[in-house]
Amino acid sequence: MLVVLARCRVHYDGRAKSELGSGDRIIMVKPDGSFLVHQSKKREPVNWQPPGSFVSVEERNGKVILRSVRRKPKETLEVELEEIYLASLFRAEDYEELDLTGSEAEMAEMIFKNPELIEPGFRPLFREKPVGSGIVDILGKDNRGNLVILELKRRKADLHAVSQLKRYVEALGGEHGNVRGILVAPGLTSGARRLLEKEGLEFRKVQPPKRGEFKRGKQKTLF
Amino acid sequence: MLVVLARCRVHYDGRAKSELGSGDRIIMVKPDGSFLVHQSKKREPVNWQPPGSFVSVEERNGKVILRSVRRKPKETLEVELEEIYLASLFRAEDYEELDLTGSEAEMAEMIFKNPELIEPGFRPLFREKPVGSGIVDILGKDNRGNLVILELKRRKADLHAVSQLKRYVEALGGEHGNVRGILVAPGLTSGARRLLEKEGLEFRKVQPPKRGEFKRGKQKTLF
DNA sequence: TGGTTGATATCGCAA
DNA sequence: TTGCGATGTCAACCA
Repeated sequence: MLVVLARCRVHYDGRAKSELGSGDRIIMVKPDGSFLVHQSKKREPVNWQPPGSFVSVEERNGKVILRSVRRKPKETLEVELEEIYLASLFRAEDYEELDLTGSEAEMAEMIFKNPELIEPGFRPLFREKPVGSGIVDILGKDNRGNLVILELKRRKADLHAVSQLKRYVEALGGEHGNVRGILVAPGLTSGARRLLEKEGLEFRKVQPPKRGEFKRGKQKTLF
Repeated sequence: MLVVLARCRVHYDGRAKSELGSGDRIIMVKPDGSFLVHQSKKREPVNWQPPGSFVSVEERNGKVILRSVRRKPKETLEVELEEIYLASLFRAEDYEELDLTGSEAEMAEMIFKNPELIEPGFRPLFREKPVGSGIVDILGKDNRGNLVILELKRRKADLHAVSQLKRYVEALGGEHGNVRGILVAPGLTSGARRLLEKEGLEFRKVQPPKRGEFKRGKQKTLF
């Protein structure tokens, strides 16, 4: 990994196009081709290149230029180094991967193990089930035999989430009889609630579970 | 800005929760509170804290710990430094902002200046117009007086984009007469095309314009 | 490779 | 602060 602290200018052209005038930034080049230029604010790099890009060093008019090119889509990033304060090559040894909990995938596992979190008699049948237009999170049946579509969100659900659920319900509703759609999330935005009710869809309040923690309140521990 | 190259462990708890075992990483702490931990792969940090977080340094069991706390949502990130290879404090002077072109906003400007890019007689009336559920990109009328909703995408439009457009059309369709929905984008995914046709919505192929470049083909320069 | 969707998404804007 | 939508979103997963 290469880390450079420098005053520089940055030029990008590809899916979009950008220019960044002279200033002090941190430049990071990773062995997988990832290329990051960070200003002193925000979590996001001001310019970047994703993994798989190819980096090279040139000299133009006495200035060192870091150039990164990506094929498909064709994108070019050029960093014109004006003054280098520090450059460090770092042979990073790292065999560990992030272990994360509290994802939507874990919400789905929890519901398959405890279907009564949705309602008594709910039976989950499919996970990530492709339907006419899109992929349903969980497809199951209720105790009356109606098809039930669950759309899970690990955080407060918004209008997009309701549209998504509605799209799945309409994709299945044409072929089958009555199809229920249930949005499963820790909460709803005001607009999502309005649209959900207008469309005759339902909501179940469920928090994404975190491994190694106890749950409180209505949502009991799994087992 | 602080840059540290170190072998470390990382612990995060907040909206989700994660653990990362010992390995070499690059740690970056920005003056606005942004906190990044990068492994040697991918564009994304493996762990992070967004701007507005508060960083502190502690010592625990003879180990230095970088700790960043965020209020609302309550989130904590701890980096346990096991071996520090390099630590650098960088007083970055930077008064420049990114100048980017080729955005959806510029697509909208282009359409307001050249409405015939959509069709002869199209008249754009509102930009970012709130409707019952959501905000329409461009609301206008065609030469027969029908309401027309444009949903713009700077890249290939997907199912999500069609759902969004459909949501707006249905929000206005209830109150007004015939309402047309047009997806304006450089392309469509296969599924998006299927759904668009099924729903009786329309498509216009338009590329987002880049300032300082000439256009080719059907889409003429604006000048 | 294209399609689809999740994400500790982040970020900007408006009410 | 909440809601809403764009992003050069990125990244994972599947057909």
